[in-house]
Amino acid sequence: MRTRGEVMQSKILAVLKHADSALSAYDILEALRDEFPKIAPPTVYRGLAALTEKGSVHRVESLNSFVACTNHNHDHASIMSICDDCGSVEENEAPKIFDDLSGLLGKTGFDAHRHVIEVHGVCAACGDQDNAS
Amino acid sequence: MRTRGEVMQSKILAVLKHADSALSAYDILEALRDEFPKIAPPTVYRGLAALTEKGSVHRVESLNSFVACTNHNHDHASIMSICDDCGSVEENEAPKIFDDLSGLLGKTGFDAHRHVIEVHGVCAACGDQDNAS
DNA sequence: ACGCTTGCGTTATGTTATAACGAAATATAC
DNA sequence: GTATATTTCGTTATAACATAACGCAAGCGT
Repeated sequence: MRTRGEVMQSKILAVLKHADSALSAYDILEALRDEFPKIAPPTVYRGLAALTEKGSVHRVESLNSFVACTNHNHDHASIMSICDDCGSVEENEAPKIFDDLSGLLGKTGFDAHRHVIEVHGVCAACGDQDNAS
Repeated sequence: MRTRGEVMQSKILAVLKHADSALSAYDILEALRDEFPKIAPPTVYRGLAALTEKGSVHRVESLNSFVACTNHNHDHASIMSICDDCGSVEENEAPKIFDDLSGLLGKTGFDAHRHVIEVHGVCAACGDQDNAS
């Protein structure tokens, strides 16, 4: 039982890859409605869960939405920088910060499993635009 | 018009302070239902918005819920360590990590406004318990 | 006192997410 | 190769989280 859900997963991933911002599960649902008129939320959420597990999609917790992973190495945690102006989400790597964090919390006896680092602000493009005006 | 909403805000804050984990807005709603039988979601959300603005409450993005600030200085961003076992949420300060983050993103032209750092894992108490068993 | 401004409570609804179940597809036993 | 077990999927329904909009009431200025 290998390939049944994978069709839907690749469709979902394709939708996310073509988007230029994070999409909610219901945005994805809408996007797939043309091709799958009877698609329902659990189908999308199941696909997203599988993709997230693999690391090819990340959930953006502070937006309740999802982005395609833009790294070649999917086996990593990321820092998400989220432009509150244009909605773009960039993925940044910074292993050192994750290590610092785990170390810091380790001192208090906390065993870190999953890091959520999301930074809201204004991206370079939007910042330039503001300066120009 | 000074004191009308503040009563509700202090009630909400009291509920959060007595909780030993993060509460959703609807948990708070339930807790206040005894005293205010007709209370509705917007009342709670408005109170939470005001308290969050002041810094006396923090939203935990990855849990869609809220905790009372445990720091004396409310004017700061925090690192939340969230125990997936018992649900406890600890607030940790680490200005250096925020600086590192802002610096790192600044290099890409990103202007950081708000940091969300939430670490899921297992707290000291729950870790000890697991070892003991 | 009268009207102006502000923000609150309420109703209604929008958005995000999942439980539960039956049907279909694949695998396993014999 | 058929019967049975197992997994996964679509579907229905509903739960959980959040806010728009409006009217009323409280405080304020005159």
